[in-house]
Amino acid sequence: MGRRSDHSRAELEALILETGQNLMEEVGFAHFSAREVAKRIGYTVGTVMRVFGSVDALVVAINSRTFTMWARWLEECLQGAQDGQRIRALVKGYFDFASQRRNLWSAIYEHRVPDRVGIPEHLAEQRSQLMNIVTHEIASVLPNERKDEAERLSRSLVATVHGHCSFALGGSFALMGEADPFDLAMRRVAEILRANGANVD
Amino acid sequence: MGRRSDHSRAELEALILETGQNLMEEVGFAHFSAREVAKRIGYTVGTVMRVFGSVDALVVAINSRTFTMWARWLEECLQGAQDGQRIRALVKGYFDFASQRRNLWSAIYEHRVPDRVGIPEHLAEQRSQLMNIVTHEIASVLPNERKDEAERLSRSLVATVHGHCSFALGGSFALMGEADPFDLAMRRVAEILRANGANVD
DNA sequence: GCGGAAAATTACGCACTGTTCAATTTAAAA
DNA sequence: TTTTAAATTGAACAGTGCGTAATTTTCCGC
Repeated sequence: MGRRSDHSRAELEALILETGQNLMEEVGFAHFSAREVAKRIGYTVGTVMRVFGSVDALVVAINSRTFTMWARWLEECLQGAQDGQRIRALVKGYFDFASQRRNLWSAIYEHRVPDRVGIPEHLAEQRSQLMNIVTHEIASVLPNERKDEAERLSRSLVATVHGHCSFALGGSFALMGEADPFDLAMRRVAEILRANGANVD
Repeated sequence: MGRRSDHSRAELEALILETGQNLMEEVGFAHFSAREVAKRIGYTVGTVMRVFGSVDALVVAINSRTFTMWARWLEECLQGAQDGQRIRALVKGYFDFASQRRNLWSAIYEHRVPDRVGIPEHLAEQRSQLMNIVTHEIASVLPNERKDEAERLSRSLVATVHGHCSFALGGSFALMGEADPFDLAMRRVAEILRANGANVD
């Protein structure tokens, strides 16, 4: 069992977060539990509650961590992408992350944050990393006179890709007989970008 | 308590479905339960289980019913729409339905259908009504030589609107500082349609 | 009126949940 | 070494849920 000297407060926090994220990926949001996290790190439920205050707060923290993970993933996708294919790499990265970390990805959207919990500033910032990466790429393909629209357009593009990804993983597309959701998403992104004056091939 | 002669099998099925849908709207997917449905119709759990087999099957049926409701809603939106504003009415209808029947709408996407349950043919058909309405409208604004693309394009447009709607109701847009999600969705739809040769204003 | 069949109830078994808190253990300060 | 304060435990609380099987009730045809 966990002893006071085994981990500092910060270590414990990190341990719970990492283990919690692993559990989330394994069992999904619906079967996630603080008790199981505690069991896995060799502590008891009380300790988890003391560190994070509530299960909801823990889930918020885990999901924020997932955003960071996702952002890093996208950055790697961008590094391996040749010029003129960077937007494509981003969309592909979005789809691939969601597919390969299915439960982590859905937990972000399945968890309804109670008002009393909220999202602390430092975690909200983690979540914004992803948008920053996208906005940066979008800005770079927009003409100078429209770069100020990059932020709003990026939100919309991410929502577009999200919608396609959501239908793909949720089975809606399959039910409709759609065989290539990624192709669909990519077409839309290209069309939208062109319509907004971007030069994409 | 429910008596054998109070309701025929079909009546009972309809009663459970309607009451279940009301409950779903009230408490949301996470707090939905077959027991509560039974209590509300004056029967007990066993009866609900006998009629639908499992909670998952009941939820599948409720969600299919929601699709039908949604389709009717869109049809009404279309009736009250003037020419040249029909696509807009559709997008608005999508947003409004989701907003006003929030829990019904999310239940569709929150419920992961277990493999052993599946979606029976007659329910899958109910779900396709909505797409048919959209496809019909999209086809009517596409040039003749591209009408065969209407179906696939419609899927993609619905996914696009869904993504925006999902971000709007889930709070993602609010976190990003987005004030007008519908405007965003509408712009994208118009851009995509134009890019595909549709004549829209 | 009676018997059989279907319907509905009842009462379980079982496996969980988050949250709280008194009691205990532990580490560190005095 | 003793005191002190924090960390940790573990049990209690107050629920929740699904699914099922034995039992009772109801209804219909005879």
